[in-house]
Amino acid sequence: MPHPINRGRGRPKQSSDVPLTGSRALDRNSGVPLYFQLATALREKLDAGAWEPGSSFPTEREIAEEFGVSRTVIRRALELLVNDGVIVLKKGSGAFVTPPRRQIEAFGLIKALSDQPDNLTLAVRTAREELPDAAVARFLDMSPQPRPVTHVTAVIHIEGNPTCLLDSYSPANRVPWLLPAVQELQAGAKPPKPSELILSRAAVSVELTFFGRWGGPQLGASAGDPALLGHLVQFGRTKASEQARPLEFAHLVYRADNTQLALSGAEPSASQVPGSQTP
Amino acid sequence: MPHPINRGRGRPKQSSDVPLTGSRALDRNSGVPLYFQLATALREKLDAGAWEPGSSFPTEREIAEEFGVSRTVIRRALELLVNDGVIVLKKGSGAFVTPPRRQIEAFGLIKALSDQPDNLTLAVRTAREELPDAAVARFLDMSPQPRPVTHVTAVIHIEGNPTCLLDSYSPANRVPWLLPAVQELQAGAKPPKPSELILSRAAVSVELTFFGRWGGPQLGASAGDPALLGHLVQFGRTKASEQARPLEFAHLVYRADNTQLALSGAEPSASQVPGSQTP
DNA sequence: TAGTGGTCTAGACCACACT
DNA sequence: GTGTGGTCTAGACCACTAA
Repeated sequence: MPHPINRGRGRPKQSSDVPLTGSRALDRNSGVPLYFQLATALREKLDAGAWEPGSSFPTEREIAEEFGVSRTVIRRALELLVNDGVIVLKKGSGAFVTPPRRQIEAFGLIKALSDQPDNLTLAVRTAREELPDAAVARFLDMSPQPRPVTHVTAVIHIEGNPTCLLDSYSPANRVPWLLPAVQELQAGAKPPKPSELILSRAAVSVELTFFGRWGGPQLGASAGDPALLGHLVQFGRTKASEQARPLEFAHLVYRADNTQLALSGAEPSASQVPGSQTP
Repeated sequence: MPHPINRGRGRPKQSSDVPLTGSRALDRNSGVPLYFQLATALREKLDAGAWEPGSSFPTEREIAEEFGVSRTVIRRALELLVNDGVIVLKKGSGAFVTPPRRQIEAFGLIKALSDQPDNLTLAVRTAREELPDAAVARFLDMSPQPRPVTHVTAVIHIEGNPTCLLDSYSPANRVPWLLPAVQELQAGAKPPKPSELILSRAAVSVELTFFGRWGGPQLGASAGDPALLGHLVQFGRTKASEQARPLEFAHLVYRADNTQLALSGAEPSASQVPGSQTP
């Protein structure tokens, strides 16, 4: 099989489960850090189905006893498993095996308002017109002289779960319907879908960050937790102008532990990309 | 002023200090973890230009002295800065301020061979035909009866830097030129660009993982370091067949600390997005 | 109230990079 | 050598959860 990275998940590995205390001993002289050996060992048992999804995982103190290592080592190992999206830690209760990551498509405010899928809710936090800073203006390909942009911050909920922090900038003259539509949303109404709008490609980039003190709690994470940070430029045109131009620049922040970010304009391909099932 | 933590032991609080750079003191009663306060404080000084790029950053022991915290706290703070891509740690030497993340476009093997940009090198590790497993076959939209795929693993170098681990699967009958071309590469020759090939969109997804013991060193990272894991399906057609079909399914692994992954067909972007820290 | 994960301390030893 | 980051230990107190 391909990379020794990220073995497939949920592989019903064959027999001989060595249930509780029979774990492979860690090798203190191998040069491989104990936390990494431990993460590997736990991952193997987990993939072998040693613990039921949604149910409990061994306690840190239990692992300490079983493997004979300090909690520092254990916490680093668990951190790897958390970042890999296979367990979650709940303060005060314990660790739990997680369902696979949800696959979320990256999109901006305009796309959301244009499609208005049923499972999506926008919790608008701020909406106003302002003058863009240099970077935003450059992304939006705006003329040198300052012209206002519609700046919206919101939390995108999918299936009711807060999923993405959105920070969106759009040239006010190109999408004049945007601010009123968002204000309707804020007021609890459902805005009409914009007519005369043809969206073309969106350019996206992704990188790793960590949540700050504000962002984390918004998505049910903590400050310092890993996050996927996306930048998106949505191109499109109205009937009036024939040229496709940038209509929106958006900042998108997702939890890195439980979301897999999809990035193409189309292509559902009929099947989910299975979480970490890396062929 | 007794601290809530560690009341029993006398911590040598150096009131005469607040050394050198007058850093904001950490607040042990704020409820915000010290490592997070420390990361924020260091990030602020860094953004303010307190340390030159490429040059040295304070030593862990120096930070310990200045802020009066243990190395555990410091290492967690530094880890946040590393994952945010603003510093690198070099074993035995110290910490260094990094240049901005490189923006790398996500692409697969076929695209690489089709474009053959000057700054790109492919170090092929394995190349062979084999039968796909179920997941790969599904992504490639292959017929139920088993037909061979060309399976290539390689390291993509950009500007000479090992940048991406590639694991690529293509239906052999749709891209028959692929295996010979890759074998030419392996032999040190430069294969011709494929003719009769029209690439259309690629579907990509991204998630967070960590490097294994094999993958990390390939890209100059260590086992356990954070990685961006991409799945890509490249669509396209040859002149012969009019329908655009999946030509390749690829696994892409990048270092999460120094790369920003671009995912659309366009958008050079010319500039870094400011303030990668989440609100 | 007992147990959990979250944070923190004050040590220690190592491999590695410098000089 | 000396100093660095990388790892690990054996404690501790906290806030939280659940019985």
